Amino acid sequence: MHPPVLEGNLAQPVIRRLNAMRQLSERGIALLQQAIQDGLHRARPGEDLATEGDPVDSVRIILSGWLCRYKTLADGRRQIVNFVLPGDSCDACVYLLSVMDHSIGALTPVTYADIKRPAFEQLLASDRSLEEALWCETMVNSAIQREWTVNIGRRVALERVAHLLCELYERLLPVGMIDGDSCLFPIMQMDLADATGLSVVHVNRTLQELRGAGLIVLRDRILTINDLKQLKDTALFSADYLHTKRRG
Amino acid sequence: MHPPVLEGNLAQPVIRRLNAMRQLSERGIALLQQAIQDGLHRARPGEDLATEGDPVDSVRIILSGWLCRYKTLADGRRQIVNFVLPGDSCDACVYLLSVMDHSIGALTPVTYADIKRPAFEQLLASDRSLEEALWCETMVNSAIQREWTVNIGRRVALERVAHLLCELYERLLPVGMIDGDSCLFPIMQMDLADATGLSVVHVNRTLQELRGAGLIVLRDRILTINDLKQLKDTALFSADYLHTKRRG
DNA sequence: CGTAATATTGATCATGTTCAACGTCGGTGG
DNA sequence: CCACCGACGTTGAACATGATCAATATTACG
Repeated sequence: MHPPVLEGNLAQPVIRRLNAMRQLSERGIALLQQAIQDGLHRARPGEDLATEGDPVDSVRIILSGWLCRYKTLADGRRQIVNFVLPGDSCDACVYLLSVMDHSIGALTPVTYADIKRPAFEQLLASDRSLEEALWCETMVNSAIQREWTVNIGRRVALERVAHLLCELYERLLPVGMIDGDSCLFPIMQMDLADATGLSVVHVNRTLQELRGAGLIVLRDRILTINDLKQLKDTALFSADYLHTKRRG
Repeated sequence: MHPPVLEGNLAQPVIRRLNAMRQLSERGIALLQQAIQDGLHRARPGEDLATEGDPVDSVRIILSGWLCRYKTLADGRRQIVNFVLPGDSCDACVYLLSVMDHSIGALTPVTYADIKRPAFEQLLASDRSLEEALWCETMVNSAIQREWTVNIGRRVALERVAHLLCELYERLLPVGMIDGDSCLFPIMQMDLADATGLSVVHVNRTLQELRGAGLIVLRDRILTINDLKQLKDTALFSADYLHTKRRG
């Protein structure tokens, strides 16, 4: 009886995340858990799960750890275009675009399920709620991507970093990774820089400004948000784009 | 016999665009043309087809004209997150996210087909090639959105503007809107500014730099690209993210 | 022709970059 | 145990890209 229970726990973030999109059927949950159990993998920090140019032949669902989607320019400049958190999936576009247009790198140790294309298609075909939830997640990712464009294009550094922290907080909340007003925050200032389009030095100074204003504490890989409301105000943050509310 | 012929012409960009994703069946094309004919609308420059916060209950397919997706911050700062060109569709996510997280505004006079949700679902259900092509288009939009994040986050002004011009050129090409090395370019410097995260003044100077280098001519709403290769080099542009090649 | 919108120019300013050094922490091997 | 090493974080100073402000063309259009 132990493997099912263990894997059930592992799949928790995924189920919580998808359930926030669409009420999953019992059957859908069972199928999903089975698929996850059949495809368990691990990755180490710095390892790429996929690289720009790779053919796409499987879907990954993240069970634990943080990753990022990123692109690199010819001269080495890197831009992180999104973070991938537990419960998120990658490459749901598996049977639509045949080649990766970006890379996916692990920022921490990662546990994920790798579901090959045929198994994934079968999964989608066998439960409507699952199919809708997964598509829905893909659409929310697009919405996040749009907001990142706004964030980098029109917010100044302080707003920009604050906004990213707000987003991560709101995304970690529904998958049960926020403890009170704190969460593990396992990424480096370099990653924040590449995610916000700033330099590391300036991210460092911006974080100090947020600390100085009493909005956050960030130490030893733990982020504490002291004043969420004021942080959101600083960031001009509205959570609407995360589409967390289930459709009417 | 005239309406079918007329509408057939109108639907050309859409068919060409979708055909570039998936080979459409005769039946799919016929159904699509019918749906377009049943939902013809027009919009004037400056008019919003949809506004952030609106409920989503129909899909729009653009037949002619340029639009943009944009978001506005509380204090009025605007960021264009994507351009919508003839053949593109909007809100394919219609039955997934219930509320618009961004606005869609017409930059020029626009002709579009408005397909209500039930008709759209029926359309998708009745032809597999059409369904795949439309989803595929949605995924390409996500890829474009990622590239925009990179563009604004990591390219300097000259590269950034050049990149946008390259993208628009490559996107207009398959829908037959490029004539030699020229195309209609009906948008204002203000729009370029809001799309690149720059100020209007700086966009103006950047365009002059591109003109001075002999890369482009932009006058009277007509863009001519004199040296596409060099423009792409300047922009660090690679068309891979547009996924123009059909899957293997 | 007159008016509003758009484009262009110059000058000043500011946000954020770059460079270079130093500090801190955790691990590792002598 | 401690010295060393590498990764990450922090600091200061000089610099640069691009923003802002304000004025002046130019164009579109009624």
